[in-house]
Amino acid sequence: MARNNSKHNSKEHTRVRIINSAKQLFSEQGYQKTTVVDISRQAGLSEAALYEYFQGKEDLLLTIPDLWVSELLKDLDEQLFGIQGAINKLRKYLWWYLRRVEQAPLDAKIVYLFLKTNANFLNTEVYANVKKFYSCLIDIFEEGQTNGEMRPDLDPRSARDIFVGTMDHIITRWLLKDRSYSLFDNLDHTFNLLVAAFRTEKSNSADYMN
Amino acid sequence: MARNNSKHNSKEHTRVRIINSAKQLFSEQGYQKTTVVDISRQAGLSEAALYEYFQGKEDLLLTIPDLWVSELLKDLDEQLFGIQGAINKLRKYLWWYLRRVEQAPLDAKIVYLFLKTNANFLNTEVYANVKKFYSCLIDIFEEGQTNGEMRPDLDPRSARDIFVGTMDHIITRWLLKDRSYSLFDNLDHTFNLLVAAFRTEKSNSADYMN
DNA sequence: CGTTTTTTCCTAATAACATTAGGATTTATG
DNA sequence: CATAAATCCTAATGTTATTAGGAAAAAACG
Repeated sequence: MARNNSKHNSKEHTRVRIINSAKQLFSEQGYQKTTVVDISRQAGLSEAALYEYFQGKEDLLLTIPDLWVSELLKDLDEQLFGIQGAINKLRKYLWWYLRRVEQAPLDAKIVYLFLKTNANFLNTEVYANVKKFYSCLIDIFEEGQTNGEMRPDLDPRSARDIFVGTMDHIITRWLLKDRSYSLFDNLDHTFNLLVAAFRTEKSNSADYMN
Repeated sequence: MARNNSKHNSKEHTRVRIINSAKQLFSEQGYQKTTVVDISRQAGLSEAALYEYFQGKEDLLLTIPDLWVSELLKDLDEQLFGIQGAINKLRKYLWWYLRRVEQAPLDAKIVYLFLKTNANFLNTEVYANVKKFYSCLIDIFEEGQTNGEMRPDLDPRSARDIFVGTMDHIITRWLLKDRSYSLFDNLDHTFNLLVAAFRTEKSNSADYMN
């Protein structure tokens, strides 16, 4: 067991080193302008050695967001656990996710700016996880309809499009602008607008406490 | 004049041929997997000849959306001319833009999937035009506030984020899914939800005629 | 029309880069 | 210590963007 562990750890350690180098360089210079030599040098290896750990440059690109997104997915349920009401869940979802993006901007940049352009994206494990990630929103909107917080005629898929679209737009701009301001600027107001779209018409905006 | 024209036309014609080849190949195979040989062959030229018309592959990538977006920008004012009311303008904006995307899916694909990843995007003419394109929305929201259609406490920039984000999200998914359904599916409902976020709270949803 | 200049294009380098071959070195195993 | 496995390296190989240098075609001009 001990030998197995140490072996595994050393190999895993190098792998992580390569991933971190790639992550940094990709998000600094972009995917195209980063060379395999750049990555391997920064990881303290020769180019050829890198190919023992990854199939190639593209494999490396796809591995990075894979790790991040699957980790996010694991955390999501925990974060929403115990929160009552659809609107409160929605709020937590938004704040939590933006926080995670803020904490892992390199991963986020790769997902948002480099991944979609990849021809294989739709066949990726990442894509499957992103779908799960978003489908959780559908459940929240359905809950909101059931318990009367949200309009009965609301189409959950439309609502999700609006919510996800807004989120992604805020994040993408922040990344493009080199994170030069806070992701949370004005977020409250934007969230309240969103909620106004989903909420039943009668409830006025004064019931913050609910 | 005549000679000048014919010269210009011939040169311009080849240029257009190259652009169309590149447009098709980029959006079919992606930017990376398309080679300069592919493009020049399809245009009926040698690789080297292509460099008489463009500085290189990247220049070609940036030129395509440049043309499309500046053309859109020219059309925008015409389309909104004479439409009364902010919400009606917003509706026209959405329907018109999605129609243009539907009619020029190759251009749209390049703008939405390949452009943002480019490190130089923010310094591009395209980016400047996209900004104008979106800032028009700010004017519409301010008009809506002034004439009482929209809530007085609405932050136009937040509203724009929601509107643009939703639009971009719908378009991006449609492109990723290879345009296998209609862009206009369910658009009415989604638009009505958006408007509910912006509209003054008292007006109920029955005033479609307004 | 014939000559000169300019435009347009091509074949054949060059250079950068991803990937692979084949073997050396180090580390684990008995 | 000897052997097997792993990790790594130097040196190819192949692909692709870009450039050099000049040919062919078109235009300009006497």
